[in-house]
Amino acid sequence: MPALTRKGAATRQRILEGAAAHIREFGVAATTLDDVLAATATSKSQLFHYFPGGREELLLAVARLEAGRVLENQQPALGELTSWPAWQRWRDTVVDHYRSQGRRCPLNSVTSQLGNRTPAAQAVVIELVRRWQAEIATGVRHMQDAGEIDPGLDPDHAAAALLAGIQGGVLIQMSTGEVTHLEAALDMGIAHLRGSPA
Amino acid sequence: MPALTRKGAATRQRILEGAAAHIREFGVAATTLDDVLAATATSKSQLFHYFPGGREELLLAVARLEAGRVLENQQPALGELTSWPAWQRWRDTVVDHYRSQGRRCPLNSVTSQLGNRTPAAQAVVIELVRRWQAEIATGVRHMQDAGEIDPGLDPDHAAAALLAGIQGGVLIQMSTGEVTHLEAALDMGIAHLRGSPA
DNA sequence: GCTAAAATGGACCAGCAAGTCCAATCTGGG
DNA sequence: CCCAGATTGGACTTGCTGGTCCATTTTAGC
Repeated sequence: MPALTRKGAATRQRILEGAAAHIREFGVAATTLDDVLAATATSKSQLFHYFPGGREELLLAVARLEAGRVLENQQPALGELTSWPAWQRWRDTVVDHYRSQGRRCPLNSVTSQLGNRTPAAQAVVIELVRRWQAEIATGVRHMQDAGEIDPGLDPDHAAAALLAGIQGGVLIQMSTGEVTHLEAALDMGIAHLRGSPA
Repeated sequence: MPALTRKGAATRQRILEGAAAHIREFGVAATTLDDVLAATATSKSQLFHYFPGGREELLLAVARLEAGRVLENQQPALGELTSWPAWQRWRDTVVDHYRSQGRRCPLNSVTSQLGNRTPAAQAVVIELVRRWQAEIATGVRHMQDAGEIDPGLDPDHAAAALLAGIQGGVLIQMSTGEVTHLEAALDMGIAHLRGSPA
């Protein structure tokens, strides 16, 4: 990829965000390069100029973009899990976010398409899982320090379980349109943490 | 669809199972009708004869087939959650199954492709979730009757949470290849049930 | 303002995969 | 044995989509 001028960077960004938006609305399979071009008022040569790897590279860039947004959308609640009310706020943040997002999970959509084939796409998911889990685990440790959670409980293990519940809740929501499973998973996870005080 | 002779039914079945097998191994996106034909020694006219709706109808049939297998694979453990050791056996069954299956989840693969567009595909998932959750909830009620779980706990709510954890654990496994999240979710879920005896 | 590099437009290409069609061959009931 | 309907083979069509190419215009440093 050649050096970018200001204009070039803007175009690249426009293509990237346009692609992400289209994928959010119609899904990966129903998003062709021509769709993206039409939606962003760009030409094919531009797309391949900024994403020499073509569709695959663009999709990967979208995956990275969306992965970054996942944790952003939970902040600041996720970063300050230092009291039970704070945990509850986080819980509500997550539920509200996915409820408003409807049955679209752009990240899962993208990764499940190219995800488990391309190592690069795998890495995006793995990194997201790692960071997400780490944030939750930090929250658990805070509560342990505050004597609110049994110090014998493994924070990473608990965070892994909670994260799995969230993922599954969102996955089920994608099919059913209901957030009940997501709520149940979060509520049970937090209840379990609360139920084992020192 | 015309009436089926014995031979016709066999051919239809061969196509269906061949398609399912190919999808299991290579994923939906990498499965073309020609692949299925080659793998099953059939011709295009046969495929469209038995699946007039073409690819979409075939995929839906595969989804139904795979959905049916999901619960089968957990039996008999899932049907007899009447003691803590039995719950543990079920937990191990699930983990072993998905571990051996590697990072392939044919059902999620299929449904995430046509799933949230086609109502029919949605229905398959919804029905599976409903039955799966019902089986778990029945297990919870058994334990409540035995005085092993707080009767104040809502069986359906708990089952929903547990199911979400499983789904998420499998989803994460698909990307990472690790079953740790699945194990964590099951362990935490069961621990929570055990932690609230009457 | 000059020039090299970047940015852009859009025609064109190639291949693939879904779906159609018709002719030929079986099957099974009467 | 006959025949209507089921089954089968496989060539052909068609549309789409990712990707290539080159000519033209714009940008930005000197």
